[in-house]
Amino acid sequence: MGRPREFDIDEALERAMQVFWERGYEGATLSDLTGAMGITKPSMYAAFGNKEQLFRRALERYAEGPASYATRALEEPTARGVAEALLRGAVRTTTLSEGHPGCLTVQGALASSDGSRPAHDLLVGWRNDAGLRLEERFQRAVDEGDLPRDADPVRLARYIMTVAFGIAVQAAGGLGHDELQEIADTALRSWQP
Amino acid sequence: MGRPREFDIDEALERAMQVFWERGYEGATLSDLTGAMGITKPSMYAAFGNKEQLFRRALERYAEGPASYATRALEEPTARGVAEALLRGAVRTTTLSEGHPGCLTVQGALASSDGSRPAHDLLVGWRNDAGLRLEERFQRAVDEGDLPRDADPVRLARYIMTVAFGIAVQAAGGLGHDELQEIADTALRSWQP
DNA sequence: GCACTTTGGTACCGAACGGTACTGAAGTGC
DNA sequence: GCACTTCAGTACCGTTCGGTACCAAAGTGC
Repeated sequence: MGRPREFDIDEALERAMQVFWERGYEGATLSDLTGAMGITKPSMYAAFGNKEQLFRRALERYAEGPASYATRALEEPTARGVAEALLRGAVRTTTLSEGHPGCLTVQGALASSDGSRPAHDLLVGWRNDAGLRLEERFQRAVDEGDLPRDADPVRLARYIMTVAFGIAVQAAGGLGHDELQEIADTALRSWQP
Repeated sequence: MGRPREFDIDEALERAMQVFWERGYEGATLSDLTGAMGITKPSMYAAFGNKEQLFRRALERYAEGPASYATRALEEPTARGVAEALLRGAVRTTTLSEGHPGCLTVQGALASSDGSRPAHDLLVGWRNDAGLRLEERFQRAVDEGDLPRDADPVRLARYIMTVAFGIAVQAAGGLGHDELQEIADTALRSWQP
């Protein structure tokens, strides 16, 4: 009923995600966003609500797309395999494009000013959730005997997440895929829970 | 020669640093800055030039103050001691205040939009310099026989810096001092160059 | 005391911010 | 074809952004 929209909402969301990825929540202006999405501001507001909700949707898309490695990694049969897959995925995703190196969930809103607090809190929650899922996976590895009984899943998960976040910062600083993978390998070399 | 200024320029710079630390370069507005500094905008411009130069000065103060641990750590007698001191300093500084957890050089301008590109590049350069100094320190350790001949100083330095950056992200996400120190200990446990 | 320099405060600048009323066209179901 | 709904675009809203012209007051060196 009524006139159908002329733009593809998924494609528009993909473009918005790229802009947020590169410029962060506050750094991405509505002009940047709508320009990249190929639509006007009223169309954006009609389709997504406002900038904050657009960011929320873009983060969902990010989680299901570029950051889906984080979920897939949990399915590896061993804890060591999980850690390897996670860091390998972080390296790949943070160096996917020259236009937006780094990780959206890290550089989207790391500092928190008044306007970016909702985005900041959203990203903090997302990163914490990812850490919690990794903790549970490592706990399962302990229960299954894959990790030694005295291994500390929380500690291990926090360590791996920290390295992944550090890789995102290094990527934002210009390090390339191979250099980052070397870092990941170094971090895993010390894998003796 | 003229009327002396009524405010302490060091104290004003300290306040500005705190604001940049908490809110990042773009997130810190001139109102935020001058409000915290206790001066008016024209006074700020007369004393510092503009926002970007104020940020540059605030970063210098940060390097000589809260981040001075990075330089002091290099003076430790062994490479392992250097790594320990560096990560311990990162943990301490990123949890100094509840108002601005994290590291100014990481969250000051991680994503890069048009307006924040100068600040972004400045911080990238600063982080790279810190990494280079660590590389040189580790190379010296190899030369001195403190590290094994086949150790890779560049790789080790990048790894330690990556963990430090990851700690900064975790601190921004709310992790406390003890949890971060546990992460640092885990990262160092794998220290077998 | 006096000429001079520099201060701090008010009031303002154009531009860009996030967000919206309104309009005319385009398509839908009946 | 016709009433209705939803679209896209223009033009605009008030606010805030970084930055500045202007000026009276305050202090300095002589």
